[in-house]
Amino acid sequence: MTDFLADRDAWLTTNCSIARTLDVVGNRSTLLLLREASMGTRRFDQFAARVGISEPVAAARLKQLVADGLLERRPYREPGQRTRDEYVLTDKGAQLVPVLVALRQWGDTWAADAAGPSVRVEHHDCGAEVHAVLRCAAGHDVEPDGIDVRPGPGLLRANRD
Amino acid sequence: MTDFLADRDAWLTTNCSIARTLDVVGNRSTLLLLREASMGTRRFDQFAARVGISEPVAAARLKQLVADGLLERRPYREPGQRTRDEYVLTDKGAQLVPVLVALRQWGDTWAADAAGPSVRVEHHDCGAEVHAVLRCAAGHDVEPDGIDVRPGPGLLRANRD
DNA sequence: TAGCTGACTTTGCTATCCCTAAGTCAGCCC
DNA sequence: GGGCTGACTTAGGGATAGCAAAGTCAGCTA
Repeated sequence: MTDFLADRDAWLTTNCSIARTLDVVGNRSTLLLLREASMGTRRFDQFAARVGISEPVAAARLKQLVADGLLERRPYREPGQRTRDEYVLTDKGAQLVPVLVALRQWGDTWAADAAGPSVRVEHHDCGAEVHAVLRCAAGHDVEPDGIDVRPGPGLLRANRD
Repeated sequence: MTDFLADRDAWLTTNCSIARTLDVVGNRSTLLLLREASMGTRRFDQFAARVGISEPVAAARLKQLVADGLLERRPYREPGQRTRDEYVLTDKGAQLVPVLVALRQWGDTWAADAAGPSVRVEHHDCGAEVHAVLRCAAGHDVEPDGIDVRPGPGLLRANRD
């Protein structure tokens, strides 16, 4: 099993965590809605306007995000307005923030305007810029090419005759 | 400008780094192809088989990934075979690895089989498990709810009359 | 030089995503 | 209790992403 990468064809793709995550957030509008939610957007029309999608799409995606447990509907009341629901990130949804930060970081480096990126992400406590980095459980910083992929407990193998 | 999040509607979405990254890798098959590339897959038919996509789709996406500079075609020759091209991650492509790790991590937590995730990502140097974490330039660990979003140098504002 | 093989391309179809435009509906204000 | 407003839904249609099946093509091997 040492050189198990060569054996890669024997794996089944049915238990790939990346693919399963993409089943939930694998389209553009869903990730952009989560971007908005992580930046404090809460109301339906603001989601649609800020993401730049139509209302039918916003309604469908928000409904799915609530069904998947990434957003939560919570009643609220503005003064002089009637009761409404707002959409707030759950803990499950907030755990996707590293994905958003990593995506933003790549775009800042490779796709920003000459003037630079449009937003800057800061640490709330100290104001320093925030990055997504790879780190191992022993505390070392890890470079993108410094990772090895090994079989995990849920690895399924195809039957080979 | 202190409470600029309330002013969010004045932003234009045209210079959002997340959206621009999604313009490049915003569909399922592209990210799964990058997953494969980061795990060492190099040949056309292996990409198609391991990602579970048809050959026409694999051809189109790989071509686009090369055009976008995330993959590079490199001639190689196996003994007794003719010369072919293989697809290898460029530095630009490798910088998306944190995105893949963050996606995998979320799937491991929220969408894995009861038996656990199918693969484990280890630090090449020490074997400890690798995670995507948020860290600020001052060296602090940052929680998903510990970030503030501020205007950056490339922020475009809509004209307001 | 004939055949094999890996790497695609072509064709034709389906499904999903997203759009605009026009409804619907609930409940606070007056 | 009639109107307004925010939050959707419905209807109809275009673009993109995906599939399977079959065809092309280059260049080693024999």
